Amino acid sequence: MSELAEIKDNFVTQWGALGSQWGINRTMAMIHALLLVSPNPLTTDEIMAELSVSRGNANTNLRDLASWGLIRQVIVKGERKDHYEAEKDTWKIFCIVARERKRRETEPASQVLKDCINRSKDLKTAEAKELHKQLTALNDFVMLANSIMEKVASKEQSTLLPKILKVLS
Amino acid sequence: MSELAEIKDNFVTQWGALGSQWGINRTMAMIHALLLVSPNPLTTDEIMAELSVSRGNANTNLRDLASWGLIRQVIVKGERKDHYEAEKDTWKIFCIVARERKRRETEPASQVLKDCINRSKDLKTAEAKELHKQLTALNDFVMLANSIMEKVASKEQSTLLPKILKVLS
DNA sequence: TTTAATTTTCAGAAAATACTGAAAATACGA
DNA sequence: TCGTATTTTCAGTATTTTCTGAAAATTAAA
Repeated sequence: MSELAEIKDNFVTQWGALGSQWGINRTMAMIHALLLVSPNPLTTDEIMAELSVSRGNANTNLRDLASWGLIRQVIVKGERKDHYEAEKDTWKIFCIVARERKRRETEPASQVLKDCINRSKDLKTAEAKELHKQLTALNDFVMLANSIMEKVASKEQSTLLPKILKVLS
Repeated sequence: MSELAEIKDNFVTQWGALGSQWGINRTMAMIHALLLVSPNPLTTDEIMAELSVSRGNANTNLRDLASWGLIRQVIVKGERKDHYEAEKDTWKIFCIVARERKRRETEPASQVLKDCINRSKDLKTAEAKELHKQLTALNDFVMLANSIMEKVASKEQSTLLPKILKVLS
């Protein structure tokens, strides 16, 4: 194996291990890493061979990655099999991940909070009022953080982050 | 069960279910939720009874929550058992979670990237240079996001977020 | 000390999650 | 249309994660 191939392989493997921490499964993280460092689109069979995973596993995770928008199908002339390539623009990757996290993490949390806030708003005891206050504070915060993420992730340009850093110092 | 108790119970249960999405286990999320809405500190036994979990499970997750800084032990005069209470300040909770995520998610990612960047920096082929470029772009971004989070989460005051929101509009 | 209350640990059980492999479905060229 | 290549699905299996319960360790009162 060439030095280059070894480095890539190492990257794919380690990225896969990190995936668990990120709440996405190992195979999904590895496929994403593999396509990120592949100079050309790959077929399901190539991915299966490279990562030693089954067809079912590869197929499922390719569709998931595509549904996130982190990879896309491309047509290769004269070939019948589907080929996949990764979105390589760092800023776009960030926006996709940010939106997905918002959708899967903060929005459901806010939903739960709102529901409890609503149900407690007419209760009169001191303890109920305290609960209402605590949950409202939490939810206001979650929603604020949410709207910041939404705005950041909707920008076309990545020049935004350096500006924010500047505001902070 | 009183209306208030029902609302709390609902909150604890749903928050526990959300925990999975957040990459923390159900019991840990439930204990945190329970202490968040409890007007007074609770003992391990009270938590076990309230959530129907074993002593081992309760103990392990209480220690984990304490090591994050999301809850703390408090002494109740005349009582021998440990009592626990949650940090209720929303901004502090946010800072803790942000730091923990940085530590567990972005820092290891950056480590992997740096390692591969280093190993590829002296290779001369076009493909190797492309790889080096791609990984560097990713890492620069991760580190930038990291330093923003670090700065945000190190502020004492929560008045920062509204300011950021203003900059964005 | 001794004894009893409390906390911690950890082996094994249970539950949740991920993966395989092959059958079914679909797409496409002849 | 038919036959073949390709993709998708999913029941069963393997792996990982979480939880239990009881024994071991610790703490503190008597």
